[in-house]
Amino acid sequence: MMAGKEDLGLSLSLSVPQNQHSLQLNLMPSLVPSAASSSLSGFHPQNPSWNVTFPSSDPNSNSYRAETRSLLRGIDVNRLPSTADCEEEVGVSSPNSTISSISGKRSEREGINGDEHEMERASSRGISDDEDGETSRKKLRLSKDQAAILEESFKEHNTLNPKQKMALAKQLGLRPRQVEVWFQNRRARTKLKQTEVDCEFLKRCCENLTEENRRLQKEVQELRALKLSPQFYMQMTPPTTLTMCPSCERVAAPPTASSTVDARPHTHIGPTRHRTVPMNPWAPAAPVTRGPTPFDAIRPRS
DNA sequence: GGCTGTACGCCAGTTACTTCA
DNA sequence: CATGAAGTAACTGGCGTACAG
Repeated sequence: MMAGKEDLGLSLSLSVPQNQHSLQLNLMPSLVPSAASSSLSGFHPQNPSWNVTFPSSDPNSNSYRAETRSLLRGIDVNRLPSTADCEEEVGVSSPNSTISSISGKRSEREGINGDEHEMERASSRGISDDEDGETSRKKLRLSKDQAAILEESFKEHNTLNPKQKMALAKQLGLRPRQVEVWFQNRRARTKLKQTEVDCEFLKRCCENLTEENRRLQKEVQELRALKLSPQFYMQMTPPTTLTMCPSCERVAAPPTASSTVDARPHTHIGPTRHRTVPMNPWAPAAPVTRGPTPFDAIRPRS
């Protein structure tokens, strides 16, 4: 059972556009186990479809969308970025050299592809491959506009089919391989962020469990001390004034009792009305909700 | 229908480069 | 100005899947 949205102190809305799965990660200590498991098991390594709400630039926010739209309006996406544009956007960053990207499996596949070969030649800001020698790997810094468009596209679908990839590459004046790499890196970044969030979440869970364990150990010690003490039985309230419900183990006191035990009318319809609820290890360190024990009435208050 | 080779996409890990404090 | 850290584009190798022969 998921925690309600109003219960979330810090929630991550993880919307997955492709299959419309939605996942929320609650970082509050008061997490129920199912919420924890859903947040952690919902991630599939082969389909890391998380959309993490980042504090700096939330791709899901309206402001971000508006900003991106304005950026989209601001540039002519059908125009190949010129070298001058590159200089303007990225200062003295190096022009895009494609020589070093012709390597490995990818180039084996894409290097011989006709369309993509065209894109290779048409894009890359008119810089020839061998401008910087054969071994250097010059890195292109994508312009803000390009990054914004890629981000917007990623927001819609975090993977691209070949058609989308080609269209986007053409739109941005990049090679399809660059678009593909950008999406791969973007997915990796998203996953990394999510991993960090999950790690933080597990850390909190661990802290809560430690605290709960400490509390229970203390309670056990108190109970043992009381059991060994001969005065324990002397201090016990006579059974005529305190009765315990065998079903829910709650102590019922007469209406006149001024003690802290539950004085409300306590009637059960059937013997199975109450059932034992396991302790929630994901709950906060605060005492779990349960009926008072007989020891609660006699335990010294701290 | 099962097997094999090929193409392709994705991922984790890494490298190389840029930017910034 | 030099430098280290952080960010990120690009590369590499491995794995899974689809498909044709």
